[in-house]
Amino acid sequence: MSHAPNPDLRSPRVHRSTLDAALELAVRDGYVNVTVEAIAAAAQVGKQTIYRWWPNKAAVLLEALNDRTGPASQVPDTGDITADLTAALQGVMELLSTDLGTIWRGLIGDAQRDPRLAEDIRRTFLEPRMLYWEQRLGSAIAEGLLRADVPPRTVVELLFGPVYYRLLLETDPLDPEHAAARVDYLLNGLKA
Amino acid sequence: MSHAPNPDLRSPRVHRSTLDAALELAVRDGYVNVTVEAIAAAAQVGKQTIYRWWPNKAAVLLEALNDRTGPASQVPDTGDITADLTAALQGVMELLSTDLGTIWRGLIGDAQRDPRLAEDIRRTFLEPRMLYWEQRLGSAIAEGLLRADVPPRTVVELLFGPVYYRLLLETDPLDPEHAAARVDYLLNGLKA
Amino acid sequence: MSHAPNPDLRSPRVHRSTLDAALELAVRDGYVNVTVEAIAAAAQVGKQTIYRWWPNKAAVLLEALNDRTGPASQVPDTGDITADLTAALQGVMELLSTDLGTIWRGLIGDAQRDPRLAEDIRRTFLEPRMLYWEQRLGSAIAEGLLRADVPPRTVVELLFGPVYYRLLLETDPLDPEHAAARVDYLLNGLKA
Amino acid sequence: MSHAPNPDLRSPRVHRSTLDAALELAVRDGYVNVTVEAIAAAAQVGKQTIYRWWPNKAAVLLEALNDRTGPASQVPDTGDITADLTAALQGVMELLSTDLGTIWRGLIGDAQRDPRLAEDIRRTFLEPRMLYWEQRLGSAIAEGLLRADVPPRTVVELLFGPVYYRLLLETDPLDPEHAAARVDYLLNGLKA
DNA sequence: GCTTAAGCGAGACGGTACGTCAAGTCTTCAC
DNA sequence: GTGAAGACTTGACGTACCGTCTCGCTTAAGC
Repeated sequence: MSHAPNPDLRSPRVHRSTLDAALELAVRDGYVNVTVEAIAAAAQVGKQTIYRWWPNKAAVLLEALNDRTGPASQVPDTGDITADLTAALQGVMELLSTDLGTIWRGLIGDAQRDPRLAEDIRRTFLEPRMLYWEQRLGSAIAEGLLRADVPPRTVVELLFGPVYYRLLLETDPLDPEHAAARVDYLLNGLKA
Repeated sequence: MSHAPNPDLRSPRVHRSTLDAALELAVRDGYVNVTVEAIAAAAQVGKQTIYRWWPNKAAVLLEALNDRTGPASQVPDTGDITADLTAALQGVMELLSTDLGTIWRGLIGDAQRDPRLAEDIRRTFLEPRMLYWEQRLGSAIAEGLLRADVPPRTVVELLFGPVYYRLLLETDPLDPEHAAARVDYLLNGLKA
Repeated sequence: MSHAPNPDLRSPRVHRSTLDAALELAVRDGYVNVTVEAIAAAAQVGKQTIYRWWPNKAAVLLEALNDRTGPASQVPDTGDITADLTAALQGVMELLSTDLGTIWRGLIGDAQRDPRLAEDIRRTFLEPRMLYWEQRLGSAIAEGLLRADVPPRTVVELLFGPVYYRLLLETDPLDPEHAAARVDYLLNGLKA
Repeated sequence: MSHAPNPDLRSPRVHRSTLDAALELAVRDGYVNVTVEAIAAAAQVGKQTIYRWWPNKAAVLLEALNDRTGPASQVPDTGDITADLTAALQGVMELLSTDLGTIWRGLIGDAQRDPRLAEDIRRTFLEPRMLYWEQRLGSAIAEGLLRADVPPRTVVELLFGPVYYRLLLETDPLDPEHAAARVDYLLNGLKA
């Protein structure tokens, strides 16, 4: 019965204030304690209005996070794949060390029970970033700088997998200062 | 004021049937759809009885999973670190490809909102396994087989991080058949 | 600050199609399930336009009902008060036995929570009809046909009260065929 | 999915405090402004608990009203049908002139949109009272005191119909002081 | 004929209450 | 005192409809 709303008529004020309020609340109270109702109240927005544009609080926060973080690859291509990889790794670790990292944990946590959210996370966040590095790594392989038999996607996973491991399992704190060493291990191998 | 229950008086029947029912329900209905109420009903056990011995459904399932999976390191020490690492990696990937992997995802998901659960996961599951491999890797370093400047824990993360990345973010399906290649990349480096 | 709209500029098309759509929807879906939104959609009219001319759906339906039913006293004055009373009573019962009776129930139901609606119902519907019969009864009293000590208004209530009792409380279905008997009881008394 | 609760295990405290709180709120804020949530809060009771035992606020208030009003026929049988009818009529009018009358209006109003409520009103309130007077009137007829061709139920409607007419349509305030006159009109007829 | 002020269709908006769900606690009874 | 059964409080959920608002559009009146 509920018609799809017309995006052209969407109120920019509502859009903005919802994203802002959601993020602020999540930072202040923690991802778990945020409710759609609280976002609505804080954003001076009707609850139904939020549900008109987002399926749940996770979707709001994902968009808020993407909105805040900006598009993928903030790291310039200097031509030096090692340096750029290090910069990217360090950047991600630093980002995930902030309040936003905590929210990100919550989102990924919720994604374990909500396939649509998981899909949105991949589509709007992970894939663009993975794709960029796959391409960079592909170029490096083409230039003969890296082993040709290693799938770029695997390298990306070796790079970022451990970061998410620490983020989500909290076995150790994230250590942006060791980003360079990690890249070194990866590129040069572990054998003595 | 709820007294701590006396573990000596704990009914083994209740303990067993609760774990079994929880696992069965989680496999059948999915982690999300399991409720303590359903476990209690399926196990022919009072809801309060479950809450007497576990804080929530996640704790029940964590114990059920540990109970089913058995203790860490099912992989024998053959002396060949490369082969053993490969076997371990492949074993984990295979395990996480089953129904249990789905439950495991749910648990880690919930752990993002429940620090106590996160702690229990680390203590009862992750740390024993990480510790075992840290020791094996330490020995390998001592034997001069691996670079001495690489912390064993980092190696463990490089090994299992990507697995959890795929498990939790579902960017690609787990591929136990490529375990050997992954270990190879890691030990031999990616440089051409 | 919403200006009072200018009735001269009111679109007759809107007026008509709103009343018609409202009545049609109420008959089809039942009074309860009619919403202003649905009326607007069915009448091809903006929701705001309805709210410009009526305070709520009840007001629309009250006017629609009055519009359909026509002015009070469809019963000609034959000079025979008993016969005319019977005809009137029977007419009301028959009217209230139709779909319009159901809508009428809904309106009176809503009037219990909306004093303004109650007032409108009295003013536009009940009072004109009561007034007419009070006058007829007054004449009959003046002619010495009826007891002089009985207030005409009380007679009207004795006549129509039981009808509304059945309509609203549904203890029994309306029985237009017994209208004559009812008038008889009333005029001749119940004593043996 | 939701099991029917077991009435034997129903908490008397909850039952009582819910009815009391509902009535108090309805008197204080008016029937319309009562919400299930407010009743729950005022009664120190979970909202879910109210929904476990009653379908909606109307059902709560109906029971509360019945609980307060007590069983049908507070009027003793003196043997004098005229006097007893007068007493009953006056009693009802007085009752409906109080705050409870306002609540009663709200309930009957809601019953216009909720057939189940209407049925409950008839079953728990109206029918017992109507039945009592039908029997009394039946006896009077048997004794030859009243016309034998008038159905007792019709007499009851002639008696109470006008009361509900005034209650629900508010054409005039209830006038308990004229109860005797009304009975007189009815029993003795209106013809001069 | 051009301006302008209204009514109008459409539909997004803030808000209130709804009825539902699961969580975790408390109570009762049987053993 | 353990355990089964289940009623309880709590809090968030997502929905429905209300009545208001904002946006262009059309339409009639007045210059």
